[in-house]
This record gives sequence, structure tokens and C-alpha cells, in this order.
Amino acid sequence: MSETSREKPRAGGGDMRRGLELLWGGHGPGRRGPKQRHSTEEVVLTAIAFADAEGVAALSMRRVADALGVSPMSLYTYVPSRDELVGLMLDRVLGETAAPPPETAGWREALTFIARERWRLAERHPWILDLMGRRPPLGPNLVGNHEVAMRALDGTPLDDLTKDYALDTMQNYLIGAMKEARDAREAERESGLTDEQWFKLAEPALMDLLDPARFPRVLRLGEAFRAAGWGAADPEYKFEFGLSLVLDGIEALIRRAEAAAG
Amino acid sequence: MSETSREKPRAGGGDMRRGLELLWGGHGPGRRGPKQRHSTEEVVLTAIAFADAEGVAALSMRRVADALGVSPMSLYTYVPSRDELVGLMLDRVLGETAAPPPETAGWREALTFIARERWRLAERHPWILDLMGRRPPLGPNLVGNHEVAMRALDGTPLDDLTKDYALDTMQNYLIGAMKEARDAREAERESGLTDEQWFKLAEPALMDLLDPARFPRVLRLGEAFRAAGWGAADPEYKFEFGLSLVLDGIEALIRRAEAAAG
DNA sequence: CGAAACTCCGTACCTTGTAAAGTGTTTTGT
DNA sequence: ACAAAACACTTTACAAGGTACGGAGTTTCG
Repeated sequence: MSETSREKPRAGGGDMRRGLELLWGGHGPGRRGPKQRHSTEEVVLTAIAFADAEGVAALSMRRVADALGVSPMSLYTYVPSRDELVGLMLDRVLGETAAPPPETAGWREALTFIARERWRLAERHPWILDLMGRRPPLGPNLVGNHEVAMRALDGTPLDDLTKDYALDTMQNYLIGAMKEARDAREAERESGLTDEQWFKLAEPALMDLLDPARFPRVLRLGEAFRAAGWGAADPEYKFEFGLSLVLDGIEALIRRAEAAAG
Repeated sequence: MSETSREKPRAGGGDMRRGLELLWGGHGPGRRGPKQRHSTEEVVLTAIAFADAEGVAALSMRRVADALGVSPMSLYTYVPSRDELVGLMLDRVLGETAAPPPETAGWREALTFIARERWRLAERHPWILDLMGRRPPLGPNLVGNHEVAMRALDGTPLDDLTKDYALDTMQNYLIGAMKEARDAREAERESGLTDEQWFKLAEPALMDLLDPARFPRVLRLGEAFRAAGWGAADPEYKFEFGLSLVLDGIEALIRRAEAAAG
């Protein structure tokens, strides 16, 4: 069983017309043949359950079909392809972060709120991190989330384009940090070793290889981590650190815009 | 042909002992059987050529073996598994960014230099972006790159741990931005449509679906992009924007550390 | 010289997405 | 009421993938 990415992560290719229709729920009535035994939603939910339990990698048409008690091929009457199914799964799950930040919050609190919501979403559905590429499925929930994020910046003097860039920067950072956390969790579950235990295990082998003259800073860093104890490598701590760093960057941007506006 | 990630991106699982030995080149001589017709390096280079041309997804043991003129199974005498091969490929390629920033540069210029080096590396070997997870292959080049990045922050008052966190934040952002750019390039190549053309194509369908009352800001954003023309969505431009935003965040961090140190 | 260690190969298993074609069911048009 | 169209669903089949297994041949060590 290979462990490496074998297909490009993408979501939302294909017909675009059919895709958007599926996403926005516009499949008119009046079909002719026999009724479907299940619904597209049921298929999507079943698939999400699988992905939650074992990741998108483990999700196969056959297994979903099995779980629904139908033959593999009949899934293709609900969904045009596996990719399209994954797109539907993603937008479905993005709906869980519908809650907007409190109206009273300033932009910084609002973005922090949103970032933490996304963090928790990725904890519940880690597989979404594999699907956040370009040309995502432009479903109602993806669009809704962006609307909410843009609103968080309403009180700032940034123009719309700059707001979008800033949010994009934050999102790029978030994805990286969430992936880091997820991979740590997964590696821990699969190997039975915490990052710390793993590091302690790899350390002696590394010490033989690392030339102190070539890599003095990395070696010092190893010591610093050892001295600081477990907490120092905790993904959630690092997430909050990086988040506030990025928000500081946005703050600088805003201050510059304020200065320019006089 | 599916387009979605079917396996978890990881690099560096496995035996750890054997893996590190392979990475650091310590495979002693004095073997008994017949000489190998090729070398591990040759295998790795061939695999890299494939990945450059068609991505990690398209890289299969069979195809690499074919290119070398051996049977698929004999590759396993050079490399214990496909995953380990991918780990070797990654560290090999990371060696291309060996060039350190000029000594005279301040931390900001140095980090900018490094970030751009990484950007260019990802242009040459886009597939590395699928492999930047936790527990990467701790090869000489990964470690070397981190050493160089840490050195860029030598002149700052940050402690080692904080330097590491800051670099990690930057790297997380970088990965996201580079992925964005890569996916745009790929989608363009595969569909024959620029992002712009694609957006223009999807737009009319979206306009029917987007309720101006629910998504006013997103709709305004669409207009802003249209008004700004091509340049506004250019990944390289966005990359530079986000990079300087993150660097502003690091600058705030440094100033706070300076203030605390008095 | 024998045995061990090694390389390399052919075969085989299992899993995947989905194309193709067939069967049966419901609705539509007349 | 009846034929035809549209649909749901199934079986079968293909090509690709990683790699376990066992065998055949080659080199080196004791």
C-alpha cells in the first residue's frame, strides 16, 4: 500500500454546468424512469462518513456503493464521477462553518474567530485539506464563507481587491498549519508514536550524521526543543503563533492604508 | 482517470534506519552478489525526470523501470518502496536551493531571497508541493535549507525557538501560494483556459445563482477583478503580496522583541 | 569448493475508476 | 391503451498501480 499522492488534488473539474447545478441543488423534477433508491445527498453523506473515518484516499466508489447497498456503477446516476462527488462533499462540509463572527467584533477578533472555526472544521474533516486547490467547486458554502470573511474586514479602509489578497494570504497560511497538525495526528495514530517520541527515536541516528560545523543552528534548535519540553512543538500552539503573525501583517497593511487615506 | 488525491502525501515513512542511510549516502561497499547495473542515484534521477514531466501521480515503478531497461521488481533492490524513492527524490531536489542569500543582506532581504528561491524551485519541480508534510525525509538538503534560513535571522533578537516558528509560518504561507500558482498553471495547460478565461466562462452561470442580497461582497469582488484586468489574479503578484505581508508580521515580532530587550 | 549474499525476473494478487452494453421500470406522447 | 423514450441499475471488462513470493543466475567470503 503506497503512502504517496498518486493523483493531483483537484475538485470541480468536469462539465461546469452539470457541476454547478449539482452544487446549487437545481435538479428539476419530472424524470421519467424509475425512482432513485437513494438521493445524491445520501451518497454525499455516506462518502463524507468514509472520508472522515479513513481519508479521501480510502474513499472508493465501490465502498460507497457497498455501504448503500447498490452496485458500484449505479452511483454514476447520482454523480457524474468520483471527482464531482468529492466536490460535493467539500462544499457540503464547508456549510458547517456557517456561523459568522459576532457583529460587535473588530476585524482582528473576527478573523481570529474565522480562523479558529476553520481549524476546528479541519479537525472534524481532515481530508478537506487535500482538496483546497485552485478552481474549487464554486458551491454556495464556499462562496458564503468568503462573503463572511470579506465582511469581517468591512470596517477597514482596504479596497475589495486588497481584502481578497489579505484573506488569501491568511488562508494559505491556515492550510499549511492545519495540514501540519493533521499530519502529526495521523502519523501519531498510525505509528503509535508522538512527534516527540519519534524525534527522540530519530535523534541518535541524526546526531551521528549532523556535522556541527555545517549545521550549528539546527543543532542548537534541537537542544532548544528538548529544553522547552512537549508544548513547544504543539501544532495548536504553533497555529496560534502563526495566525497572530499573519494578523500583524494585515494590521500593518491597514495602518498603511489609513496613513495613505490621511 | 480520477483527478483527486487517492493517497496521503507523505515522505519518509518506513524503516528510518535504512531511510536515513539512503538519504545520507552511507551504504558501505563490500556487497557480495553481482554488481548493480545502475545506481540508486540513477534511479532517483530518472524518477525525478518523470515527476517533472508529469507529476508524482504519473510516476510509477513500472515506468521508471522501463526507462532504465530493467524489470519493475528489480527497482526494489535500489529502493525499498515507492515512498522511500519519493523521499529521496525530494531531498535530492532540495539540494538545488543550496545558494545562500548574500551575506550583506538584512534579514528581510535574506528571507525574500530565500522565498523566491523556493518559488523558483517549485516552478522547476512542481510535484514537491505534494510532499511537504510532517515528518519529511530528514536528508542533508532539507536540514541544510533550514540552517540557511535560520542564519538569515542571525541579526535579530529572536530566540531560536521563535525563529523556527516564524520560518515555519512563512513556509506554510509559501506552500499555499506556490500550490495556488502551480494549480493555476496546470489547470491552464490541461484545459487550455487561463484562469481569466475560465472565470469568464463560469461567470454567467454563477450570476444566475448568486443572490445579491446574500453575497454582495463577493459580487463586488467579481466586478473589482473585472475592472482590474488580468494582472490582478496573477499568482506571482499575489505571491509577492502575501510574502511581504508575512514579512511585516515577522517585523512586528522583531520590534516587539527589541522593545522587550530594551 | 561450498554456501551465503546478492541482483534480477516472471508471475500473481488485489484494488482502483469507469466504459460498454444489457435488463427492467416508469413516464410521456399519441 | 400502447409504443417509445428516458431513466435506474447491473454485470462484465479493461488498464493501471504497488509489491509479495519464489526462482534463476552471479559474485564473493570462509
